[in-house]
Amino acid sequence: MGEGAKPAHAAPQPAREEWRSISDLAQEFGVTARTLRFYEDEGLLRPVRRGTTRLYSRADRARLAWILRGRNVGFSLADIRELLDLYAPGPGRRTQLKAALAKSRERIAALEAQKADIEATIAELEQFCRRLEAEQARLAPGPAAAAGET
Amino acid sequence: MGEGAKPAHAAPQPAREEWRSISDLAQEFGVTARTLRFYEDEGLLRPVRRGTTRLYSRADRARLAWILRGRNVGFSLADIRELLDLYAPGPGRRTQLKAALAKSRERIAALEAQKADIEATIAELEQFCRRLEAEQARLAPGPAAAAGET
DNA sequence: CTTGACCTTTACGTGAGCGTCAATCCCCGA
DNA sequence: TCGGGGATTGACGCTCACGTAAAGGTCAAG
Repeated sequence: MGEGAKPAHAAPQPAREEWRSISDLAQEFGVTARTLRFYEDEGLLRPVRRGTTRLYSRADRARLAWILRGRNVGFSLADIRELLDLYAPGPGRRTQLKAALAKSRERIAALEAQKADIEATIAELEQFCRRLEAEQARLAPGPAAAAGET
Repeated sequence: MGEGAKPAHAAPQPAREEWRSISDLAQEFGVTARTLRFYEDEGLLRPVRRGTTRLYSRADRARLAWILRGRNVGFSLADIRELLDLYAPGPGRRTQLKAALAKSRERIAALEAQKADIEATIAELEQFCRRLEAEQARLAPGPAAAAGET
C-alpha cells in the first residue's frame, strides 16, 4: 500500500471524498464524458464545479452506478430520473407516499416479469448450447477421424 | 366449443394451423400491425401470403413470442435476428458450431449479469417500499388522528 | 511564450424502433 | 352497386441516447 507521499497529520475528515474529473469517472465506469454531461443535462447527476470544471464526489459515483444499473435493466433515462427523484427527499405527504409506493410496486412487478423472461431465455439458450455440444461431439469422433488432431 | 359450422369430414391435418391476419396477431400480442410489418422488413418474420395479404401460422406466432421476449430482455432487433438465424438451420460446419456456441455463451453470461442487476434493483425497491410503509404508519396513527377514517 | 493535455459549451448528426399519414386495392354484405 | 372495413406499399416524422465536430478557456511543462 502507501500510494504516494502524504502530509504527516493526515485524515481529519472521516470520508476522504476523492474527487474525480469527468474523464476519470468516465473511464472508471466504462462510459464517455459525453454520456456524463448528457446525464447532467437530463438532471441525473449534479457534480460540483471548481470554476467551470466538474468534480464528482463519492455520492455522485454511487448515483452513477445506480443509473447505469437502471440503464442495464432497461429503464429509460426518464424512468431513472423519476426513481432517483422518488428516492431522494422523503416525501412528507400521505398522497405522495401512496403514489411513490404504487410506482415502486409497479416497477417491481415489471422487473419480476422481466426476470422471468430472462430466465426463460437463458434456459432456451442453454438447451441450445447442449444441442450444439451434442452436434459437435457427433462430428468430431464420427467420420473415422478424417482431419488430423496432430 | 363448436364455433361456427364445420364441414362434416373435418380434421385431416394434425395441427389445424389457425391462420391469423395481421391485425388479429397484433391484437393478440399487444403490438401494432406496423410493428409486425417492420419486423418482417427486418427479416424477423416471414408470414405466407394469400395474394398480397399476410397470413401468420402457429410457427410465426411462436417466433413472434420469442422476438417479443427478446425485446423485453433488452435485445436489439439485430441481436434477435442473429439469435433466430443461429437457431434455425443446424449449422453443419465445426467452425460455425464453435462460433454459435461462443455467441450463445456470451449472451448467457450477459443475461446472468443483467439478472443480477434486476435482482439488486428489486431488492432496493423493496427496501424503499418498506421505508415508505413505515413512514406511512408513522403518519397515520401518530398526530392524534386528525383526518377521519370513518 | 508556446505547446499540449485537458476542460468547457453549442450544435448538428445518427441509428434504432417504431408512429403516422397518404394513396391504393380488394372483398363482402345491404 | 356502392359503401365500408381492413389489407397493402411507400414515405416522412419523431423520440431516445448518445456521437461527433467546432471553437474556445486554462493550466503546467518545456
